Amino acid sequence: MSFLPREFYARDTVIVAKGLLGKKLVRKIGNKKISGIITETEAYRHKDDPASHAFRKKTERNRAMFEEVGRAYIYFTYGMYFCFNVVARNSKAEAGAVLIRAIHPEKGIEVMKENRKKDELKSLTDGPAKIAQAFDINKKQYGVDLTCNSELFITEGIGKRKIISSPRIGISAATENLWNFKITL
DNA sequence: CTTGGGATGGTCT
DNA sequence: GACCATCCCAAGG
Repeated sequence: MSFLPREFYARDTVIVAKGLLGKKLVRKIGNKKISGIITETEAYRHKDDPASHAFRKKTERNRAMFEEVGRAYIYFTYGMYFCFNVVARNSKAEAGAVLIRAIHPEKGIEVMKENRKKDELKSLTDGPAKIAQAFDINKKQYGVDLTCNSELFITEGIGKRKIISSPRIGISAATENLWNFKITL
């Protein structure tokens, strides 16, 4: 298993968002292992992106977006859900992160179903908060390093696919930026 | 299949 | 005090 090096994440957030498609997200909980292939991502940048959490200023909530690349930025939303992002930006930006929106489950599908309290495979990990549920991701993983072997990390996955670009989902600002990216397997 | 509303609370203005 | 980078279920076609 080969980890993605820190430099992978030290590029423009939009490039990294595309680059993460097809990569593998792995979660280890005790002796259980959950993994899947990333199939949909969204880029959120800094001062040039009114839809980004980092657009206004650094706060306690979004501080991970300003800190070391290749780590997890996790936020709580709608009073009940967590969403998982990967911190990524080049040296020109002060903040940036990639939201992981969809994953194709590989290992640990039964554990995911338990975590989600749902049985349907099709809707197991096809949304950001669903991924957090299935992979048991919450505030405890805030800031964890994804470039090395730990409870949560990213490795090489499958080969390149055709990338489809769309407007990002659930935002009202900067909809002209086609920063939602997805692949089909 | 699509649509609409409710759940539920941290964060920022 | 309003706003969410959401999800689920029930009701209607």
